[in-house]
Amino acid sequence: MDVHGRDLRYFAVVAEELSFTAAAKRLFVSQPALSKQVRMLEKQLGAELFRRDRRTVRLTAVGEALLPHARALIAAWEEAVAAVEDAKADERHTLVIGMSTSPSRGILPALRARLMTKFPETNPVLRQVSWTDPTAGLADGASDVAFVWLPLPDQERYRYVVVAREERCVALPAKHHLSGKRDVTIDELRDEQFLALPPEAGPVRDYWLATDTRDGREPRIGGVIASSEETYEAVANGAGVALLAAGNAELVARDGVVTVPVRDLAPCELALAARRDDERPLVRAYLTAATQDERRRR
Amino acid sequence: MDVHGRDLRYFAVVAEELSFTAAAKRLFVSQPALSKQVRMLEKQLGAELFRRDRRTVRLTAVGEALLPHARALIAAWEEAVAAVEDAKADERHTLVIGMSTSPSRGILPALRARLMTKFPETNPVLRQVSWTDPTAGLADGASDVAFVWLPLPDQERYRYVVVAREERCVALPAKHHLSGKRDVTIDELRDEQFLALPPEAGPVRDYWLATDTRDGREPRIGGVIASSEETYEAVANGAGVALLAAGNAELVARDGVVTVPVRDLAPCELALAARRDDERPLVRAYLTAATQDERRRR
DNA sequence: TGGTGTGATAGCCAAGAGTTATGGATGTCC
DNA sequence: GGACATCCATAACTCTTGGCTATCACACCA
Repeated sequence: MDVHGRDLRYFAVVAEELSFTAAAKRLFVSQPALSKQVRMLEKQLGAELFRRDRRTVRLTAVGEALLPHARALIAAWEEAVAAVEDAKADERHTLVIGMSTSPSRGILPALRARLMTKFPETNPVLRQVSWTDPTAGLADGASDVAFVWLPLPDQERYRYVVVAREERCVALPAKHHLSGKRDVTIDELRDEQFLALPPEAGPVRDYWLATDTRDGREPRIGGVIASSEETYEAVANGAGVALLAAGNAELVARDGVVTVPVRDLAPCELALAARRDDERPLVRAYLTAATQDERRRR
Repeated sequence: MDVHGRDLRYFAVVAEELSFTAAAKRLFVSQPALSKQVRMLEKQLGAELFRRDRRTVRLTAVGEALLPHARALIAAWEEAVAAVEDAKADERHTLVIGMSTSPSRGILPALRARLMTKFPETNPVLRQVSWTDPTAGLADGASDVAFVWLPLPDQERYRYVVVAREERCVALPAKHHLSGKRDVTIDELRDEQFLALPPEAGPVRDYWLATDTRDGREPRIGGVIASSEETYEAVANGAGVALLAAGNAELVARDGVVTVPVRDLAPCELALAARRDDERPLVRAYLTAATQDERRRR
């Protein structure tokens, strides 16, 4: 039913040379091997392709019919390989940057510029990843690098550069009794319903619930959020309150929702991460760029 | 460098199903075999074609690039097979009828008619073969059946039907001293130069030199002839005389050449022959037709 | 008539492609 | 939450395939 491309190549060359020995030389195989393969092809097709008179070889009508197709197939396969090579090259020049919410803070253009000076061919692609994946696509290979909130699940599998360190706020309904304050303590929020990341977020979910400050008691969960839009809606509707990074406050602080710093929570860290074993030049360069940019900003 | 068509088929089906187990079922192979083959293909191309997340399979960019080519190749091969099948069918319906000189005698149309009633699809092809091949193309497979003069070299390799039995004549220059006679004896020709078939004609050459009537003495050879035209020219130019079948007399009896029966030579036999091991229906039918036609004519 | 070149054949070996059995991870169902 | 099913990967084995070298039989050529 199928053919090996090789057999077609063999056939085409024998058809060209009209000699098994000459063809075998061109193909860098022994003459018996070539004879055998051609015979196999003939057997498979159920027809003679060549007529071998003692001393001469010529194409049969069936061989004549096959030859153009064989050539076309060989050419088509070469095209296919070329297409694959192109795709591989594209892939090498593409850097997929995952993020759950935009790192903003002017960092993306800065890193892009640094990367492009070093690898002008690069095509950096931004990719928005749902909050359900705290690695923003690193884990399943959907992203090459990603802006993530520490801590990461399986953190030893990644290497990262901290690009921002900011205090955490709480998003509250505007009419909440704490909404007017300059800042609050985590203790004041103890009895609130909290909006949580989905369970698969693992330790990151706990982090944004500040479970480590509650001496073992689980917070009350008012809903699950997987994007800034959902967070805004949930808070505005009174489903609960949510912790978030100061830099992301503006994403949810709109009609009916305000954000207030939580004074006694450790600041949170935004990092640019990559898979630890990913040594591709583009990836290394982007992380380096982040390191350098961070140093500059300080 | 080459691919096995099978691998492309495997790849295409997995790409369609986005599941190795489902694809394996459709392809009637075990799932590990399929996995392995796809991996081989990936290794050969130096790129991942699928991304296997624990539970899901999806195409990579490279796979996406390959897929249309793979499909095209599969289709192209199917077309090639179809072309081969067509050619095979053509071949089955084609009967190549070899002959050195036309058997004439009205036999060709008669046999053709008989053949076509039995196999209406048949395409009988007449093929003129040089006299250098006494089997008129049977030996090297260039003909499927052939009109030949007995005896044949390697006669046991063929089966045949005698279609005509006629006396032998001698072609003489018009001004030859025997040219006026009603008939001659072989003895009267003993001292003539004879025109002979080429050496590779083997026993047939001896036959037309009537060597068996010369008690061991070689005839004098005046030239080699491989067609009726050459015979006419050679006789007309006085290069020698030539024996030929009465039915072929008209082919050479023109300006300056006459033919005279040789009274004491056994009549010669024209036969329709085929390779003994050739059992193809068309070949058998043509021989049968010849048998029947011969019976009718008697 | 011996030398050279062609395709076919034989015998051997490594790689290819298939199998079954099994394992680890992930959903699903009761 | 534990039993079960499902998915892809791996391991170990078998048989086939595709390659090699050596050699043969035959045709051409000097």
